[in-house]
Amino acid sequence: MSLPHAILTALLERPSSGLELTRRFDRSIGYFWSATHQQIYRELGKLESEGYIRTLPAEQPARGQKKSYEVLPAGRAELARWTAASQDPKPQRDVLLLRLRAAAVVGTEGLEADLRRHLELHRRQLAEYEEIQRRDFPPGKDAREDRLRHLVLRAGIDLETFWTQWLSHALEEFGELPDLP
Amino acid sequence: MSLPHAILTALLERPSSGLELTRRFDRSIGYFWSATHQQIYRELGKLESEGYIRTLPAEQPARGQKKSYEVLPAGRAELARWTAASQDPKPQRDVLLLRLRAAAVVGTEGLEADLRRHLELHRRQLAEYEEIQRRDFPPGKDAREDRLRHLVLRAGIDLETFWTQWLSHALEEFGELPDLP
DNA sequence: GTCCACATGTAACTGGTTACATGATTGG
DNA sequence: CCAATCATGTAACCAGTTACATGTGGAC
Repeated sequence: MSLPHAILTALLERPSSGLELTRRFDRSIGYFWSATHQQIYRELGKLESEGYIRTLPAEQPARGQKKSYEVLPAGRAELARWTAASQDPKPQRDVLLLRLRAAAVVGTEGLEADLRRHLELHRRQLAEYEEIQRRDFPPGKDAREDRLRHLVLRAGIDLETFWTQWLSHALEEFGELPDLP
Repeated sequence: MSLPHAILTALLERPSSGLELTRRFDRSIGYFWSATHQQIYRELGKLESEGYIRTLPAEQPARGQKKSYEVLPAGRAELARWTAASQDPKPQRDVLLLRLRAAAVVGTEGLEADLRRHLELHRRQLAEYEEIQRRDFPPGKDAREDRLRHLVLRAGIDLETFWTQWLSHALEEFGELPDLP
């Protein structure tokens, strides 16, 4: 039950149409909560019928016509409630780790190339985050309310740092590891 | 499409019944791929009908009777294929980071307590992983084929380390942060 | 007037979750 | 023999994914 709240957050930051939201979910918000345009349109419909958001005045008809939404007080209240509510972390699921465990049983044949590819992807993501940090959070600054956003960004940076290091380490092992079974 | 492969891996490590698998998915494998018993039974049925696994001889009828499975050659081949196949990392989804971003808009009221709780959970998980490391991978050892398993465990340890550090850091910020909006 | 990009949407499917049902075995 | 536990399963639901459909407006 997080997509509606991701959308409410995005709309509070700035009222948008479905497609604008989709684009923002491909960048900033999407870095830790991704969504496709189909999900977003579906959810916008639900949020509207529940009275959490409404289309901005200057209402247009349907298809092909841009339609922007803003958050209503009930929507903001719901988001605040959700943010504060206790939630258990949901169980991990990581395909790469699973594949490594499988490789311990059926052999590492062919796995190395994909590890290299993942390493490259994580390096690129890390560079992107660091670029954002340079741009939006220069050393001295960090006004009170930017702190939380910087904190989130740092989580992204640290996670990507972890993956690049771990993958490098894994590839070293592979170098010495004569292909078993 | 990872659950069937998680099950094949588990069954190759040791032939098991559905409930035994469920228990193993609550521990070792479940540390990076969780599954409930309903998922597992459903998937065992599919895997059997596809010819990847079979019930061990000494076949019993259905309900209430234990039924153990082993992997057939076709199953092993499929697992090897899947392990080597290139797969894109799937887009991140992290509720806690999302909540922090929401808090930047609607205020941090009530969030701190849950961050503390998460910190405690991650500390506990980290301790558990470190215990496993002490037990199963004492410094000198690490036979050739244990290396991959140790690598996976270290990913778990490093990830939990990241979370405990990041959460500690976040809580420090909260200390200084007079509740905004 | 036709093509392309923009914009909104529908439908079918897959995988995971929650709630519940039912039989077998064992300890008291 | 009864309750608890072990063990296997069904059904309904929900969220996310993939493929496709349809309308609008501007460039050529």
